[in-house]
Amino acid sequence: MRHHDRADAPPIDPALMDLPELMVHLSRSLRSRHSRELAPFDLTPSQARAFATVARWPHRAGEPGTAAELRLSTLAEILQIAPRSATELVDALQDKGFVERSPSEQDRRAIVVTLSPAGVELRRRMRAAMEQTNRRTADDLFQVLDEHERTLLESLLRKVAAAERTEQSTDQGPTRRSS
Amino acid sequence: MRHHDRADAPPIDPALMDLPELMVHLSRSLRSRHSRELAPFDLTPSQARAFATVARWPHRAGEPGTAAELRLSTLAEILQIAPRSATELVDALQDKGFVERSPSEQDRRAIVVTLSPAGVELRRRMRAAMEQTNRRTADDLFQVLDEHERTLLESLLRKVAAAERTEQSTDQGPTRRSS
DNA sequence: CGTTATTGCTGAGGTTACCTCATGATGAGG
DNA sequence: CCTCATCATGAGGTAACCTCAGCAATAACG
Repeated sequence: MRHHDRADAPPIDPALMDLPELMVHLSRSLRSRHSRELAPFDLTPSQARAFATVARWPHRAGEPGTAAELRLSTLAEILQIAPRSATELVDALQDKGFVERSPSEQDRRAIVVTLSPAGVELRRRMRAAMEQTNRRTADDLFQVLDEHERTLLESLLRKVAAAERTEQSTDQGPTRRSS
Repeated sequence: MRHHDRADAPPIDPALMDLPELMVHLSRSLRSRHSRELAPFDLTPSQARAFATVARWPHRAGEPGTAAELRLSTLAEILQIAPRSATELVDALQDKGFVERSPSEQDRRAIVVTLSPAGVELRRRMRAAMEQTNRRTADDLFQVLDEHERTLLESLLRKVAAAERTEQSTDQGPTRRSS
C-alpha cells in the first residue's frame, strides 16, 4: 500500500493495444482502483481477496464435495497460490485481527480459518460502503458497459477460463532458469 | 523467472467467479503462459514487454507528435511505470545485451534506447518462433474464441480502457498508509 | 546573461506478492 | 509400528514495482 499506483496516470491510447496488452493494462487499472478503495479498510488487494474468500465461505460450505471447514490448504487452492503464501496472507489478516486460526476437528494437522468478530464487523462495513457508493466498487471500471455488454464480456472471459481449465494437460515443468 | 507459476495449477470452476475475479484470474494465466514461452529467450515478462516496446518503436516513430528517439521517460510512460522502474528494465535488457543506451541528440540529459545487434537478432528469433508454433504465442489463451468472439472481446475491453482514460478527473492522491 | 526552476536519469532503500526447500507433526495403509 | 503422504510454517529468495535524494543539463526569467 505504499506506492502511488501508476496504473492510471499517463493516459495511453487503447486503440494501439492488442488483446494481451489490453488485459495487462486493465488488470493493472483494476488492481490500482481496488487498492484505492481498500485503503480505508487497511487491506492490500491480496489480503482483501483472501478475506473475501474467508468471508464468503459459509455460502459455499453447502455445496457438494465442499467441507464446512476452510483450511489453509483449501484457501491456497482457491486463491491459486502456494500453501506457504496462504499462510502469509492469513498471518497478515490475523495480525490485523480480522481472522482467527483454530485447529481442525477432522485433522489435527490442518488449521481452519474463520472470521473474528472484528472480521464480521469489517465484512459489514465493506458491504455498507459498497451500498453507500452504490456499486462504485472495484468493478466500477466496467461501469461504462451496459448490462448486456457486461454480461457478454463476462461470458466470454468465462469461456476462456473454462477452456484453460480443461486444457491443462500438456504443461507441467517449473521454468527453471538462471541468468 | 524462478518460481513455478501457480496460476494454472489447481483447476477452479470459473462459473463461481465474478467479473473482477475473472480478470485477475485470466491475467495471471496470461502472465504465467507468457513467462513459460519466454523461457528460451531469457526474458522475464516485464522485460519482454519493454523489449517489445523498443523493438516496435520504429513503427510508431512515424506517427504525428511522436519523436524518432525513444527515451527512457517515454518508455516509462508507455509501459505505465515510474521512470525509475524503466531504468531498471533497461538495465536488465542492457546487461543481457539486447538494448543499448546512447545520449539523445536533442537533449543531453535524456537517454535513448535502441536495439543492439543481439536485440535485432532476438527480435528475429522471437518472430520466427511465433511463426513456427503458428500463433501459439502468449495470447493463445484466447484461441478457444472464434474470430468473431475475439474481436468482440477486444472491443469491449478497449471500450472500458478508453472510458477509464477520459474519466481520470477526480482521482489523484497517492494512497499513503502504514499498517 | 546569470539565477532559479524544472526535467531526465539513477543510487539507495523499501514493499508486495509471490516462490522453493526443509522440518516437525499428524494421518493412513500395510 | 513403520513408512509414506499431507499440513502448516520457518528460512530465505525473486520479480516488479515504488519513493526520495541528488546530479546534470536544459528552460525560464528578470
